[in-house]
Amino acid sequence: MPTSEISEPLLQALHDALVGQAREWAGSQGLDVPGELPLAAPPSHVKADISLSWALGLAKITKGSPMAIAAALAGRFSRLPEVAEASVSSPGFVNLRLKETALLAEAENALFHAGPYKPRGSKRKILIEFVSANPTGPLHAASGRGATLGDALARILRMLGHEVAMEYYVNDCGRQVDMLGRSLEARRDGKPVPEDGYHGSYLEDLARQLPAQAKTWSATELSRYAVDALLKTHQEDMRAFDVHFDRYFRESELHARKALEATLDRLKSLGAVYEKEGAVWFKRPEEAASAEDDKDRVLVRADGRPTYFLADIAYHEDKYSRGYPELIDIWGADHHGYVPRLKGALEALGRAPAGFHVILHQLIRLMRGNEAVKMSKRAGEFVRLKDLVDEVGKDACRFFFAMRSPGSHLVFDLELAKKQTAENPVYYCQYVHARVCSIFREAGKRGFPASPEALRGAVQAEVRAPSGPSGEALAPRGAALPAEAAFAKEERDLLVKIAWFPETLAACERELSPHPLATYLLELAGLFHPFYEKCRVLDPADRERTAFRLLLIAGVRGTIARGLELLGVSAPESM
RNA sequence: GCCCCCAUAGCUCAAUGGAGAGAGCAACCGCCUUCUAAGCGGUCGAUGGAAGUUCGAUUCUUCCUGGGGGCACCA
Repeated sequence: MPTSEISEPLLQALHDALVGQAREWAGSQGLDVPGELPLAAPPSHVKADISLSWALGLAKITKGSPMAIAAALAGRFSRLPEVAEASVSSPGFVNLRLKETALLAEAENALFHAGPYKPRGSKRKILIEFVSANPTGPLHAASGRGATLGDALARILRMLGHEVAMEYYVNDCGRQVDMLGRSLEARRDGKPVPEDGYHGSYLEDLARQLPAQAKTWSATELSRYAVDALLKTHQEDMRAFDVHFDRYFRESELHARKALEATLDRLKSLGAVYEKEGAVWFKRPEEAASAEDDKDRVLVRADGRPTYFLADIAYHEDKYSRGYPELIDIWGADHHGYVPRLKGALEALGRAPAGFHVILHQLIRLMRGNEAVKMSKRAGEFVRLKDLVDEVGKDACRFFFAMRSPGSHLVFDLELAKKQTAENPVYYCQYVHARVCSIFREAGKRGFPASPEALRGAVQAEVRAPSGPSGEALAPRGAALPAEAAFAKEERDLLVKIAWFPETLAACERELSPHPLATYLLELAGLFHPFYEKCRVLDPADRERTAFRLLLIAGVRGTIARGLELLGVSAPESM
C-alpha cells in the first residue's frame, strides 16, 4: 500500500544520466559504447560512492588512453546535479562522490517507500516453481534451501515490479506413489515392507492413524490417502517456513485433462519422437546430441505408461499456456542432468530458451558436530524441515540459506546452529532494527517523533508547507541539514549504503538469487552499529542534528526491515 | 569411463574481468553511571597446484589434485 508517490531510486536515475552522458561523449568521438556500463561500489580504500571502469572498456575499443577518456567522462559527469565530484584514478577509473542533499533525499525515499518499484525495462511475468518434493515422505530439511531461494527471489522480483507466481508441483502419480501405497499396505497388515519400498517410521505412524474403513482399502486407495496426508504436512511445513505458494499443482490434474497425450501428439507432429523396442523416445535436437545429454530419452514405456519426463514436459507446457512467458525452476544439483533434456523438449515445442531458467542449487550437507547426517528418504533416517525450524528458528534458518550463493555446497551443522543461535549473523541484522526502534521509543519520551511513522508525518507536513511553522526542527530540509563538511563519516557511509539498496535488488534479479541482499544487509548492519556507538542520536541541545539523525536511522530501519522482509526474516522491535 | 558443480583466513561464506580480496564465527587485547554489550575498537590470518588469454584473473581457457553430484523403459 504505497503511502506516497515514490520517486525513482537515486542510483537508477543517476545511472541513466551517466550512461546518457557516456553515449553522448562516445557519439561525439564517433564510437559505439560497449553493451554494459555497470555501476560498481568502489573498493574499501577508495574514498568515493560510485566507481566506474567505463573508460577502461572504451580504451580497449579506441586503443586510446584510458586516463584521457576517463578525464573526458569525468568532466561531463561532474556537471550532473547529483554529483559533487568526479575524479579520475589510475589506470582509468572514474570515481564519483554524490551530493549529500541527494543522499538525504534518498534516505527520505527509503522512509516513504512502501510498495514495489516501477520495473526497470519491461515488466516481466514469471512463474517460479520450487521445492516440488515428492509426497512420499515428510519434507526434508534440505528442502529449506530451495524454499528460501525460491520464496526470497519471488519476493524480490515482485518488489522490482514484476508479476510473479509461485508454484509447487506434486508428483502424485507413478511408480513411486504406487510403492508408497504398497508400503503403507504392508505396515497396515503388519507385513514386511517391500525391499524397494519406503521404510521410514512416518508410515508406521500413518498406518496407526488410518481410519477404521481403511482396513479394506486397496494399495491404490492407500496410496491416495498417504499422498494427501503427506502433502498436507508439506503444506504445513511450508507455512511454518513462511512460504505461501499460489498453487500446489498436482500431476494428476494433467492426466485428468489428457495433457500428456496432447503434448505427445504435438511432439509427434513436430517429428521429435520415434519408436524403438516398443517404447516412444524423444529425439534430441542436433545441438544437444553431442553436448551434455548423451542419449535420447523415453517418453512412453513399452508397457504404455508415460515417464515423468513426458509429464514434466506437459507440465511446463501448461505453465506457458497459462500466460507465463518466463519460467524459473529451482532444482537440487542432483537433477542437473535433467536440464538439457527438458530444455531440448521445450525448444522442440517452440518455446524460447531465454524464457526458461533453471537455478541449480548444490546439495546441503547436514552435520551433527563431526558426523554427517544420512538423508535417504527410503532409509527413513532424515531430518524434517519442521524439526530444523523448531530447533533453529525460521529466521536463522532462512537467513542461513539465503546467505549462500546457490552454487555453493553448503554445510549445515545442526549442533552449531543450535548452540550458536546467539551468534548467528541474522541477529546482527535484526539488532539494527531493534536498536532503531528503541531510539524512537526513547525519542517519544523526550518530545521528538516517537516512530518513523510520526517522523514521516512531520516530514510530509514540512513538504506540504515548506515555509510553515516549525517550532520543532523535525524535517531535515534546509536549515536542519548539516553543512557538508559537518557530516560524520559514519553518517555519510550509512546514507550511501541506503542509496545502494535498489541496486542490490537489481543484482539479485541479475543473479537470480537472494544472496547479494543478505550480504548487503550484513554490510548495512556493519555500518549502523559503529554509527550507533559514535553518534548519539537524541541530543536535546541540538534539535536540528537530532532531527537529521532521526531521519537517517528511520531510513536505515526502513531499508533493513524491507530487506529482511524480502528474505522472509522478521524484524523485531526489541530483542 | 563420460558429464556437471565446487575449492578463498583455523571454521562458515562474500567479491557483474578492475584498484590494496571483504564479512561473521573462533583466538588474543581493550570498552557498559549516557538512545539495548545479540554491540564497538584493536591484533592475528586466505585465492588448492601449473601453464595460458588480458593493460589487468578469485573470476575466462587448458591440464593436474582433492571433494560433491549425475550418467534407468526410477524420480
